[in-house]
Amino acid sequence: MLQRLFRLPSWRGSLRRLGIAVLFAGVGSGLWYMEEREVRERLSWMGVPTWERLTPLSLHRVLRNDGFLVGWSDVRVSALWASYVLRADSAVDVGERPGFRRDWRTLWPVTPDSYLRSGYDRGHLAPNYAIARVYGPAAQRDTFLMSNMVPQRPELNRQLWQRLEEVVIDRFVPRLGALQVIDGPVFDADFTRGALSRVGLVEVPKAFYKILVVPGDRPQALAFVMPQEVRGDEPLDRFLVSIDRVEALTGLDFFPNLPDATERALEGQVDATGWGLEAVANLPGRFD
DNA sequence: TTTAATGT
Repeated sequence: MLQRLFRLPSWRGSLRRLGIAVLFAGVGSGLWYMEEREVRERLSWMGVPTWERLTPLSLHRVLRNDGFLVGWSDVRVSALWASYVLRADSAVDVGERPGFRRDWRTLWPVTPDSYLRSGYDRGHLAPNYAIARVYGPAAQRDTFLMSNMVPQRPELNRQLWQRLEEVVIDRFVPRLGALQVIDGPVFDADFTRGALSRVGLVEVPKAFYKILVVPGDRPQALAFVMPQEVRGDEPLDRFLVSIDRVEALTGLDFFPNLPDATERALEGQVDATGWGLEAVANLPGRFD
């Protein structure tokens, strides 16, 4: 019976077609994987953030945008990180701010009015101005996707955080040539309490981190953690931390492809020499 | 050249 079935021409034809389909799927996904890896390497120095311990909270997806990547968590209903490279050799004229837009890839209904009358700003992770300046208008539009927004208190978003963004693109990038930046939210260590603190569906962070790295054989790094509750006029260097501290607060492992010895030296200490931070730590904001 | 965002 089986042998007769096996000899049927239509059955063998189906097998052949299946084989061809599997071959195409294999080659196609292989090409997709290579393309994806190439894009990630271009947009994220030494690997996108990963996790040391696997828990439900560590599940996240990488959303690819023009000029930056976002690590999206369907548990937090929030981005966990945004990663981008800023270079001094590209300077595009920056146009008007485009509108905020829903990102359908998040699946969760996070819309431009999700933060309405909540007391929180829609704060950019990958910044509008710097991304637009380096990557142009299409990338600028992508920074206004709701998947790139976090609920931020106005005093932080419009003052302290804005001052940091301005120093990064106007001072550090011209001074150092190129910077790898990763930033994102810090959530309540108590998961239940955090899960209850939401704007719409989006979990409200307790603080935000920003990591800056000058790529190269002897990389230099600077890391900040800024809480929601600030006045806005504090000196930037008051918020310096080590990358190890950011990893402890977020559970993320940054720059996983770094050789262990380099990673230990880069991430274990706070070393601001060479950045000229003191000179810009107290520059006034534009909107206070 | 101009970097944030809300609310009306």
